[in-house]
Amino acid sequence: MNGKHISNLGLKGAEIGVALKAAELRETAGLERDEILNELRGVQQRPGEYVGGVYGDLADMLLARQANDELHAADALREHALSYKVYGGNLIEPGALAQMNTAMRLPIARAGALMPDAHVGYGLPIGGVLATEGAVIPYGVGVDIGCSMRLSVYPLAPDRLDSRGAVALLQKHTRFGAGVGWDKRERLDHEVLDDADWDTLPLLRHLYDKAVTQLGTSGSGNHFAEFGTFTLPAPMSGLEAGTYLALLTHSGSRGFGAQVAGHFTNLAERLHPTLDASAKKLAWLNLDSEEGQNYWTAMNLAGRYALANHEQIHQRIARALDTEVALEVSNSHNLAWKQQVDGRELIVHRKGATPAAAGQLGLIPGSMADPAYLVRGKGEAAALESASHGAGRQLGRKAAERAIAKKDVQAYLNERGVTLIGGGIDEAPQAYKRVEQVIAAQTELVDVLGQFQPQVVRMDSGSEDI
DNA sequence: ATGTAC
Repeated sequence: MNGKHISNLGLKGAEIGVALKAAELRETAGLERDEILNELRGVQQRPGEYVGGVYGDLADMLLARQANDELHAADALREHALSYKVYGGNLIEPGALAQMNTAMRLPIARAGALMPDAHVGYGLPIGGVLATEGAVIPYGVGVDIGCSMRLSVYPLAPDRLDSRGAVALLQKHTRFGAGVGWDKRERLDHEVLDDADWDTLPLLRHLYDKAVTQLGTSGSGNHFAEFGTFTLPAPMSGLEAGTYLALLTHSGSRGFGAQVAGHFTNLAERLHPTLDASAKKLAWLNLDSEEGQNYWTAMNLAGRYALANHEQIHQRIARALDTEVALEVSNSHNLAWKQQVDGRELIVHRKGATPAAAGQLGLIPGSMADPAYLVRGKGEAAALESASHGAGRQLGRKAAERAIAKKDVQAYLNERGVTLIGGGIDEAPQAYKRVEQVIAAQTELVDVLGQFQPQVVRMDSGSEDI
């Protein structure tokens, strides 16, 4: 009996030595080689029956291998990506397509689409829409869970607020910057803080105080609050065609949502240790598991919290302007929804994609100095009833800081009469795709109803000022 | 995007 006999049985690596040791014991006990090889075949076929006996060590190893193989098989990527529709493919970098292809190879993937603002992100690309069955991917939603838009159109002429007044209102009623919250005596209240779901998980209870401090704030990166002129070419919802003063905000779930995302994506990665490296950040949680249910609860709470942030800003500014709101639109664009797709319930992840069911209103911003669009969804099935969430980056943050000159940004702002508070080169209009092209690439997905031109914009100050 | 740590 030697190692060759044993490896011929299909045993591998350390299993061979352990099998050989057991075989020697059986030889000592007087068994022939063929008898021992038969016993070894038995161990291979039914390792569970040999635990604790003379073949116990080998049985343990085989059981471990079996478990690992099963885990691996459940996580194995499809050989070929499921097909999916790409909108505005000429506007999309290859890296984003590669990420979407990987997502469409996941065993839980059922359908997907890529929006024309797509660019590379962690896991699913920004602008990616992915439908899965029975599972949710924390990084299919993204770090900023519930990131969303809100527009208030006031029944006021745009010149009712000059830029000095607009700056003063934004300074008073908004807060920007990573880690930033209100001072103790400035804190706001909202019914979302009374939500029973805060008490369902230790993680949520732990994040509650941070959420209280940051309610009604806007964070950093591409988040903004801006006054501008909203132009409605045809009447809608009781509002006459015309040009109005309006407020547009982009904000998310702040530190609360970011920590929820971090916690659950780590958990998902640990639960899928054998997932291919290319799909590591696409690790998922089964919705019938406790972890999956917990994420679903936390994600939806973060979604409601993000909308509450907008609501606070808009409510306070309307009050300060002493005006009614003639038209109010809002939508989340980083979230997962249960949605009927071809007659079955799937989990549709939109990571930087606007829900665009038939008749559904949404907001697609361009950049700090480019127009934002009020759109109405067409319910396009091939796009899983979605549209882009913005213009999308054409330059990464660092590339933008290298490539774009301050004076060019200033000229761009001046040409459009935009006043900027804060802002960084990494958010310069030149770092973004031309929103007109991005809108033109999704005529199958949405109709454009109105257009907003920013005039006084507040953002976090970037690492390179403008 | 967040505000700290594979």
